[in-house]
Amino acid sequence: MSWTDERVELLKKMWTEGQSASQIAKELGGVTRNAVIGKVHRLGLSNRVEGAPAAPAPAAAPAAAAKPAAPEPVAAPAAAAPRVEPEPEPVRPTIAAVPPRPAPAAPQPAAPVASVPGVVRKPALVPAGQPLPPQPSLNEISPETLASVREVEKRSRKISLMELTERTCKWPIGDPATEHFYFCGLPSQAGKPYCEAHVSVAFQPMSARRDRRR
DNA sequence: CCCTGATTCGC
DNA sequence: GCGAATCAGG
Repeated sequence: MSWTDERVELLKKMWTEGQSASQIAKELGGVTRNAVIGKVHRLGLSNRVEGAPAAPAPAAAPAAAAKPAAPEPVAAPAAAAPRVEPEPEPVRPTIAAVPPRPAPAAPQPAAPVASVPGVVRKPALVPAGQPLPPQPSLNEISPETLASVREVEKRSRKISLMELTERTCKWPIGDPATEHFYFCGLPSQAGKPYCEAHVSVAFQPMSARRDRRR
């Protein structure tokens, strides 16, 4: 495969969108992420900062210092603006990044045994009152699967946001507003965002849900 | 171990 | 110009 205009254009587009090199390579096909990164650098667009008028210079500044022979031309560029991070994590177009607030089975350190484990709704005070409207309030999880989930969550890897990958369970555990928040992290089912146990509670046949008046 | 981008250097 | 190998890190 070669870098045709089309491919380069797609590369540029995806790169500026914040897609990772490996994702771009996957999309393009026939190239590795190394190839993508190499190309990105050759194109001189390693800088993903868009909104900022940082360094529009196409090819000049960055490739200047190659030989350490000469003393630094200028001590400091002086233009080193406070590195701004526009978007931490681009959301994958295909799958939902975050599950729709599943049953919070948060083992609060202060509350060893709540009446009913999974259904307990902790007062969770989130800073700004998030409306969280798209909430079909899923309860009525069979005691079996519920028990299974609790068991799994004891053995969860408790990974952080950054540790999430395509093959880790992305089920949130705990309250995001507290220190005791992490993701399940167990190996996810092929193609699914969650591990087996959490898949079972996340994807329910929308039948075993009785409409209770509000 | 999974992943990220950066750099080097033979081709 | 290209990209595998390697580096440095989360």
